[in-house]
Amino acid sequence: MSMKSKSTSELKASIHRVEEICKSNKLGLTEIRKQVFEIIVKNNIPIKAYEILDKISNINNKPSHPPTVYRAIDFLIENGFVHKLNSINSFVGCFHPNAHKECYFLICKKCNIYQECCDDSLKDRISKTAIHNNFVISNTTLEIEGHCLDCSQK
Amino acid sequence: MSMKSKSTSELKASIHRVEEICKSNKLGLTEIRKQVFEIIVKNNIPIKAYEILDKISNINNKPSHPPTVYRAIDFLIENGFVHKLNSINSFVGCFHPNAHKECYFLICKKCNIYQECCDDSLKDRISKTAIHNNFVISNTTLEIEGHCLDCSQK
DNA sequence: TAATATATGTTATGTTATAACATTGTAATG
DNA sequence: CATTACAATGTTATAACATAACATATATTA
Ligand SMILES: [Zn+2]
Ligand SMILES: [Zn+2]
Ligand SMILES: [Zn+2]
Ligand SMILES: [Zn+2]
Repeated sequence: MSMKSKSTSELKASIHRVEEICKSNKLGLTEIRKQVFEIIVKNNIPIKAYEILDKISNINNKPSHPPTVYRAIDFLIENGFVHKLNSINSFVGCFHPNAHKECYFLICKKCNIYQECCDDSLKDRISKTAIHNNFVISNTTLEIEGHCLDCSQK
Repeated sequence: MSMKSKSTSELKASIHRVEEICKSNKLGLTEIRKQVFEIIVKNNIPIKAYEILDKISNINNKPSHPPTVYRAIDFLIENGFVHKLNSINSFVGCFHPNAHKECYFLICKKCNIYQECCDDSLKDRISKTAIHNNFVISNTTLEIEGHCLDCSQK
């Protein structure tokens, strides 16, 4: 199972990708937004908003406040750079080549490691379900909780 | 789209079903648990914990407290009678014949109406994804947010 | 009855998220 | 350049969601 933490080069690439996308789309990747993104992607497990808040406060040597963090998160989610895992109120970076919003997640309840997936056939089936119900999708949450190989063997 | 509210007979049937399952499995369906279940299923849109709290307080003519409601909800979820919609912090009753835990939801962001689905091929694909990643599933959250037919036409 | 387990009551607090308004920075317009 | 408009951030306060901890009550069962 490829539930390992990201390499330094993968992190660099993902940060660089976001910078490029923002530049070409004229999105304001401000200092705080960048800091929040880096904190999220450098964490190898899903991170909570108030953990980000603590880290931001430390980095800048002054207390930050919740709205600062939540606004940055909103920006990052809107642009597909970050996903929220609703089942655990946590955030993860999107490591797929061109940031998007339709990822699925396996989340280990024991060690919190996670795996981002992007299964087209799954996406197709969900689309069909929606069409069949005359439903227009704006956002899909597919989170699979359970235990990873390591944790289920212990 | 069958996103209509439940008929009185459907409600009665779902309450009766829960009573029978509890009786045959020796689960303590206490007064409060029953009240909470009825409040949830009689609401035709997903309901929030503190809304349940208000209703319980009114029914019993005395203030209830959050733990009372959350404990009842926990019981109902554990036994597959109720689902939590993580994307909107709300609860819905399970209207499937034999209460279970693997339902999917279409949720209209505008009018809050919802549709409970149970697509086996979707379930299969999710299982395959899990197996492929050596992952043991304990719980799946699949919530599709968007707009229902009525709301997308307006 | 006494012991045990299950469920509920109660108080307090922890956690997650947003409203509202002030301030600052930046870019376009006259 | 000054003015205006807009985007982003700072700040205070509070709303919304959820649980810890411990006391009390109720039901089983030894
Ligand atoms: Zn992604
Ligand atoms: Zn694990
Ligand atoms: Zn169900
Ligand atoms: Zn609707």
